[in-house]
Order: sequence, then structure tokens, then C-alpha cells
Amino acid sequence: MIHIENILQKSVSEAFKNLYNTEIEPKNLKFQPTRKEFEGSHTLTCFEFAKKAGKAPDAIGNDLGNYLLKNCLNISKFNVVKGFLNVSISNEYLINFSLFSNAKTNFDFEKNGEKVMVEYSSPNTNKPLHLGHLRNNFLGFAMANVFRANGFEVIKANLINDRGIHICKSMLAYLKFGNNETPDSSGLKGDKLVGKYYVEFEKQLKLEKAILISNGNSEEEADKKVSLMQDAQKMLLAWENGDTKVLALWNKMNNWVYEGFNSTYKSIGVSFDKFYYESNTYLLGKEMVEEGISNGIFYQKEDKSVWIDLTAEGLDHKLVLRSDGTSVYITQDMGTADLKYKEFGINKSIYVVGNEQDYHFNVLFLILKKMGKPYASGLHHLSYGMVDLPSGKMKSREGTVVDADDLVQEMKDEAQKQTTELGKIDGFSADEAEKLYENIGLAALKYYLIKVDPKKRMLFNPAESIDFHGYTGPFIQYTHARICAILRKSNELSISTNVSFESLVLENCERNIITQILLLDKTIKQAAEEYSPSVIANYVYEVAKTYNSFYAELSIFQEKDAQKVAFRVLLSCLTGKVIKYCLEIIGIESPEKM
RNA sequence: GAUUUCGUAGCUCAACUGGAUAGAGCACCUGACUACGAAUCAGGAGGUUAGGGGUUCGAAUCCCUUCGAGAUCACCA
Repeated sequence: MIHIENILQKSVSEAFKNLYNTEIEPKNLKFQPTRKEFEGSHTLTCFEFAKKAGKAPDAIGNDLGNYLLKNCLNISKFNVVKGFLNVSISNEYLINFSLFSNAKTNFDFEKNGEKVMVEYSSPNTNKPLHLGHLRNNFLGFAMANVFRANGFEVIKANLINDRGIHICKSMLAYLKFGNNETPDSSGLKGDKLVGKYYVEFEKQLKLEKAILISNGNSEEEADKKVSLMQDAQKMLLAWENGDTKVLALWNKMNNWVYEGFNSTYKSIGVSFDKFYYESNTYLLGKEMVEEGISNGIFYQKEDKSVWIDLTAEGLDHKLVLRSDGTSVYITQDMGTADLKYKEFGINKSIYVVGNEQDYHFNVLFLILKKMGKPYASGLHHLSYGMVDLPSGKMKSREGTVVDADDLVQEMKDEAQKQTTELGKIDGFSADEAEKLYENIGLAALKYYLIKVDPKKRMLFNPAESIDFHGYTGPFIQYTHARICAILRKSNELSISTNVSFESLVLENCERNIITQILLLDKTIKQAAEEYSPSVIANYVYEVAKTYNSFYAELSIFQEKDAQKVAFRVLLSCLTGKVIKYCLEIIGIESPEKM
């Protein structure tokens, strides 16, 4: 079945040719949804054609409308208001679309032959995951699904920052103050335990520095003299030199962290196909520096440090290799980008990383482009805004960080509380109920974080996030559960849907749902083009709302006309599939009862 | 200081990328369960899109400017 939008574009293009002898490519005819105060579902603005056609916008609208009415069977009505052409789709088309829809409602369809890697999460191993990571994880996971829905083969990657001064700090504090405690002995999750020693390090460091200052040292002198910091640096050196004791401790503590992370990943429902570890990648990229020097893209200073001049692009000179020959962050990222391409032959590579690193990625991508790397044009930084709290920024130093595990648990508890109050899940086993609370709590949390445009900074309001009414994940889940109840009842009543719909006339609220569902494909494409799962979150909310409106206005089983009953059951079924599919893309489950 | 992102109802967010009278949710007010699930629906109130100027048939969106907020600007990662 050809999509109505393509039909409209093609017909209008023909109209321009026949009426005004003007060539306009179908794809350049952009229809928009009609505002609900006007009749119709698809709108074309006619102002831009006034010059080409040599007529006033209103006249063009009328010409086009009449042409469509005559030549396009799928249009039943039109009206023109101040240069806007609003058209109504015929009953036949909408009914056929609903019955035989090729709207995609699962991931099982043709691949486009392209491969994309989505790197997300990418935590440091010195502290547990927090609210900011949750936005990252939900976005990354959803983005991967968006690409899948667009026919890409997707590799979800996690580049773990497992080495460096940060983990040495935790290790050192653990050695000094840890008394050999373990996750088992302390009853703490592994990542929490290691995080505890990172905090301890910072605390002791502050203490030592304060003493130094009170003994007459200046701030700067104190910074230099602090023994803890010096010890941490020594430890990093020992690590780099392969000191077995240090490596053993490093392995032990990092493994604790991974256990903790895995448990969190599992509970929030995200997963990865490939893990990279910086301890394996941090030396990469040096050959590329050589390559860059030899073909004149990089230059070397007298002190042997290597740089690239990006002033022509409005940026600065950027160091790519230190004077002592060691790598910096960007060297490693160059190497890793290369590695990813060589390992997977990816066409696109997405980095889900906060917008504080915008400059870094600008520089990175520019360097790779200047080096003429074949994958350079497929690189994209999915830059997302920070998550603020009502009290302001999250700051680990001030203890205002919202822990991911705690938050998930709170959402689950809240789901349990509200579900129990409503008393709608009689007959659920304890396990089923538990699963449901998780589903609903996570839905609320995920939806809350995903519905906002990723690029934008957002506010996390705890009170609002646990609201299950209105513009929320549970609202959409509820609509789905309602639909499931309808389908169950339809089965019980043995409603036959195998009837003829020839004389069926659709009600407005039915047309509204179908019109919404017509937008599914476009929405999924848009989400990929804009790197924004929020597009789907907003869309599926509209679908649910439109359905609820229909649900309240019309009865299904009280209806006397058998074809209406059958059609409404089928339409409910289709809507349910669309909702489930969209929620699945953004990582939210669709319970059948709640 | 330089670069950059942003500023929309009391609050949190939309606005199909330059289109119609700027829309939703929360909160507030009114109504609807002896209906197929009220985690719902219908309605009301709430706006000089931070301020000013410009571009044009038409601006929240593009340009200039003022004010305000964030981020980045290390031989850190």
C-alpha cells in the first residue's frame, strides 16, 4: 500500500505540471498535519508557489484542491484558508490502511545494509552510576533501537575508562584505610565500595592540604606537597610499568566495579554488544600521529611535542602528542575510532557523550577528516545536556548526586504503592506483581528522561518524575493495557472481524487515530535523522492521547452496527501494536494488565 | 576575556525546521464512573516566545544588539 503522503506529493506535483506547466519535485512538497481547529488531516502551504504559478496562494489552493478531488481517489474533501490547503483523506483509504496497514510495528523487516555503532554509557570505574549516566544510558539504548528500526545493523558499545589517576586514588585510599574489606564483607555493591574509597581519598587529601596550609604553606605550595597526591601519581606510574601488585589490586577492584555496573545495567534494561577498555586502547593512535606528521597534517615543535593547526577552521592549535612522546586523550580517541572501523567496518559511529565535550569532538572529527579517514563523515557526537536538580547542579563534592540504583528502587516502590492503591491487579502472582512494579517505575523514569530533546539541558524534578498521570510513561502503558482489555473482551465475546466494511463511515475520533498512525514511519525516520528518541516519545504520547479520546467518546461493545464494532476492535489492535512498538524502541515495556 | 549553547503559561516541556489564533502535562477551577479499565475523558483560566531593532507575504525559529544562565578554552580525562 502506497503511503498517503507519497500519493499526495505525486498528485500535487502532477497538478502543478498540468495546471501551471511548472515542475516541482514530489519530495519538495511538504505536507504538514492540519491544525485541529480546521477540517482535514494534511495541509500544504501555498505561499511559496505564488511566484512560480503566477497566482495568489488562495487561488493555487483552490486549483490544487479541485485537481486532487478530480484526479486523486484518496481525497474526499478540501478547504482553503488564507493560503493553506487542507485536504481530507477518503474513508476507503483510511479503512484499508487500518485493515491492511504496512505500518511497521516490529523490528523484523528489510535491512538497509548499513552498520552503525552506538557508543554510550562509558563510565569511569571510580564511582557508581548516577542520574546523569541514566540519561546517557537511556538515550544510547533508545538511539540504538531507533537505528535498528530504520534498518541499520547496530553495535552497542561501551568504552570503559578503567585506568588513570582516578582509579589509583580509589586504590590508594583502599590500601590505606580499607582493612581488606570486600563487597561481601561490607555488604556493599562493588561499585559503591570502590566509590566509597574515592570519596575517602578526596576527604583525606583535603585534610592533609588544610594541615599544610595551617602550617604556613600557600595554597599552591600545599598542592605540590600533598603526599597523597604524589603517592597516587607514583601508583599510576607503577601501573604503567606493569607492577604486579598494583595490577592485582587494580584487577580486583575493577572487577568489583564491573559486577556492580552489570547489576545496574540489568536493572535498567540496557545492554552492550562490545566492551572496550581504556587500559587496552590508551596507547592507540600513536601510529596515526606518525602518519599525520609524514603527510604534513601535524607538525612537531622543537621540544618534540606534536600539534595540529586548526585555526583555519576557527579552532585552535591542538596537541596530539606530548613532548615526552606520550599520548593525550585525543590521541587515544583517534586510535579507537580507527579500531572501531577496522573491527566492524561501520558506516556510522555515534558517540553518546555530554555536551561538555562538544569542543573535544569537534576537534576529533576535524582531525580525522583532515587525515582523510574514510569513516570521518560517518562520525557523530550525540551531545546531550546535563541533568539539573531543583537545587541546582549535581555536584559529587556537595553530595547532591542522585544515585542510579537508589532512584530505580524509589520509582519501583512508588509504582508498587500506586498500583496497590488502585487495586487492579488481583490475580497476579507475587513475581508478576514485582515485575509489573519494575516495569511501571522504569517506564516513568525512562520516559521522563527521554521525552526531552537530548540536546537540551533538563531539570529532574523528583516529585514530577514519580507522577504517573498525564504526559508520562505509565499513562502510555495504561492506554496499552486498556487496549489489551478490549482485545480480551472481544475474544470472550467472539466478535467476528471478518466482515465487509464497504458501507462504513468513520467517526472523527476514529479518523484522528488513523491519521496519527499514518505518521509512524515518518516519525521513526525523523528520530534517526535528528538523533532524537524524544521524537518517538512525543509521538507515542499523541497516539495514546488520541486513542483515549476515542475510547471515551465511542463505545465499542455497546455499538449496534456489527461492522463498526469489528472495525473498532481492529483499530484498537493496530493502535496497541503501534504503542508497544514505539515504547519498545525507547526501552519501555508494555504490560497487558496494570 | 575568547568560543559556544540556551532563554517559550506559575512549573516542566512541545511547536513537523520560516507558516494559520504559539500547543501539551503538572498545579488551579468546572463537569463525567450502576459504561469496554477514572493511572481516563470533556471544558475553563493562564503568553508582548527575556528586552529592543532588522530581513519578508509571514519570525519563537534567520541577522544585529542589550540583559541573563550554562558549557568549553591544560603537555587532565
